[in-house]
Amino acid sequence: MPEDASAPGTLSARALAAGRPAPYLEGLNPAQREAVEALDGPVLMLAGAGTGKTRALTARIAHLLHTGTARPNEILAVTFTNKAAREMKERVSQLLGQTVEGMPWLGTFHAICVKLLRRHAELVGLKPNFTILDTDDQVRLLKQLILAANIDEKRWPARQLAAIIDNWKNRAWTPDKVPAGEANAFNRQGIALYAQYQERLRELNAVDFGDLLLHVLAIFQGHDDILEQYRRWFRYILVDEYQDTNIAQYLWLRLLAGGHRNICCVGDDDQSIYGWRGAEVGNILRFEKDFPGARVIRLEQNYRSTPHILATASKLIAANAGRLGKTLWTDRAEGEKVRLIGHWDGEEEARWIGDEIEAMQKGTRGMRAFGLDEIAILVRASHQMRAFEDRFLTIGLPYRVIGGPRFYERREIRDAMAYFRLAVSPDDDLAFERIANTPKRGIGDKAMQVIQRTAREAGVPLLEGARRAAESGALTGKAKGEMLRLAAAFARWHALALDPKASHIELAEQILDESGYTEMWQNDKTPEAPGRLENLKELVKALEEFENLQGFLEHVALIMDNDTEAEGAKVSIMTLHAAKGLEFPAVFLPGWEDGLFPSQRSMDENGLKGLEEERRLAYVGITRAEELCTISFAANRRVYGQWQSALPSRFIDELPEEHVEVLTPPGLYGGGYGAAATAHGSGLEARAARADVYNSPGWRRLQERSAERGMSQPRAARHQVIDLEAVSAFTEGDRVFHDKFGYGVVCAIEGDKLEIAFDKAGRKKVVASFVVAADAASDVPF
DNA sequence: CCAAGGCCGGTTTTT
DNA sequence: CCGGCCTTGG
Repeated sequence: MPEDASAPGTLSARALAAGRPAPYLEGLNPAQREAVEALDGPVLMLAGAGTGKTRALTARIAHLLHTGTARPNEILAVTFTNKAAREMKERVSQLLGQTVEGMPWLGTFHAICVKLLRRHAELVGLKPNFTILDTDDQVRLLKQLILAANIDEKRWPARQLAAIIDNWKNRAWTPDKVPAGEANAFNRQGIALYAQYQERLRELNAVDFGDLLLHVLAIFQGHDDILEQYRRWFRYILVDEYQDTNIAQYLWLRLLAGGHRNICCVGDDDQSIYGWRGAEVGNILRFEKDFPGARVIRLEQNYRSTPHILATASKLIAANAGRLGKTLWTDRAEGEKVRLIGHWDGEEEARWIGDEIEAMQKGTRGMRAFGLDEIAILVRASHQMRAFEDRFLTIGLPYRVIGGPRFYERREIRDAMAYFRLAVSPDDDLAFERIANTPKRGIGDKAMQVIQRTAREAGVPLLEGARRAAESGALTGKAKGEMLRLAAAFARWHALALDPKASHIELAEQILDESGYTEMWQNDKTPEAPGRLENLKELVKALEEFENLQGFLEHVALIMDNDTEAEGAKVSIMTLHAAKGLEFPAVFLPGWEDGLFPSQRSMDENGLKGLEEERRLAYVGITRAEELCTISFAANRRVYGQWQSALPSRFIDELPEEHVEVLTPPGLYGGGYGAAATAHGSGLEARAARADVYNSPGWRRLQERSAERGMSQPRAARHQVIDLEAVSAFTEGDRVFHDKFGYGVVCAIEGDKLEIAFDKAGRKKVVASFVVAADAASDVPF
């Protein structure tokens, strides 16, 4: 049995069972309480947005423990993200007033599968120390296979093949199980490549993310005794965000819950927005069939949003067919109606939202003042963020983009990690391939082929192959010397990595230094270079939390979190997907145009299903708002350089008029929003479009505001903090660096703003505090 | 082997 | 319009 069996954890179930009061039950509503107390048998907790789902879920765990029904290590609790897992751990500890270190099986599907797979790796032909490939490695591997099979790379781009394979894995299709229907002439090649890929992974003693689940599934399916063991072991199963599970995860859960059926799935079919990556809403819709006699508990009291917001979201989502159905209600005060506004173009939309946010900070339109932290802008696609970033940089409105390229996915971080990996395991060929010529060491295609051949013939890893090829003279010139140097360096680093007395932090710095990697970025003149050096510094700092490099690498393979900086009040900008699970007092939902939202591609590729998922996305967006929700659309938008006009989103038609207030567009660009909308007919969007712009409160307000702005240096006065120090730090001709626009030269100073001619981005006016002197930006990291 | 220019394509994202 | 990737020319 697992070693955890003998490790009881910090909670003593018996002590808890001794009859102390249950603080975690306080303040739960009847439905929540039912969900907490229905411990045995299958339970489906249908938890609408903002209904206290996490609260109920954590209380349920607390209840299992407190009543002594289960010990901490007998509960299997799965989440989708590490963040969710972490939060759940914290909240259970809070509820019970002590740390819950003894919950080894609370984690993401993937983290739990890694644990299981390391125990039984041999059963699927792996060694327990298998490595987990990231997407980058995966693609590189596939590229090699495609090349080796002499297949046209254009017909089979490695990226696309990776996506297809991922998809198959989501559906639990191993190469032999990909159904005939999928195996058209085109895909037959794909299946062959898939099979080769799996073969190659096994040789490399590696798995990709999908494999983590599939291998464990195969073990369960092929070894009744083992499955039986775990069924007995995991006496209670909890699943968060069940609507996001894919087929493989579903099969996995069904196997584990098959015996005792003590499974509690929590989710909301209306918030299923990950269909495109394999999530099956069907899993949640089918729950009662899969588990006959299941108890279905609906959490319908919403604690988050005002009635107007709730009613708007409910009406919208009602247009979807095949829902399980919930009636959300709230006893909150009425509050503001959902606001709707149309704009002439995307830039005006960004400008208006920027102005509105500035006004909201002081309180506007009779509303309370909002802090920047309380405001979020949620977009459909990340490219929409740009307009806002540009605008906010110009007016000096602090913002933060959530969920950009994740820290551990950035190039410099992956490179550095590859160095660390290779130092720890000199046989990590994928890592070697990644860094052999980064920085440039004169290793091109040809030299790499020589290394590959040497290694293959001698049956040694690539790093050792490179050393031999250099020694034997198979490599010449620059490549020869560099490879000898590199191999010697890795021999040194490897010894240090194994030495428990050596500091792994110093080792990391040493590796990045001696390899010339840091230097490579120092010599790089692109605007991103300083940021990359900064990231490397951060990476080294992250090492401090670990005992050694090995531990760190293991952690990072699974955890791709990036909640580093949080200082300062800022407006949040993120995609609707990234916003799931979050809430904000005030939410802006821009870009509600047909084609953009709902996305054309989604509708083309998935028809009605696609449209319904888009609608759920809209539902998720609206329900993020606590007090104020503002939807907007633009008649014209620049797409890939060209101007395109669009109709307001069909979702706008589906909003309930009585809960929506139509604001008047400023219509600065002559004509406001006109022809396009009237074509669409009546309803809200036509009203938003046709409103008499020149005779409306909105127009007057705009006039007032622009008048106010036009006279005297109002811009500066409008900001609470004018960073005079920041301005005075510069004079004309200074070389400066800006986070977004890169390097440039100051050509004028007005108020708190600088006009800068950027090398790449052209002339722009930006607030001085967003700029640093160029030499300060290129500080050496270590 | 590498740097510079042409061409194609271009949602959503976690592990 | 931008960025990645491939081709081309040194």
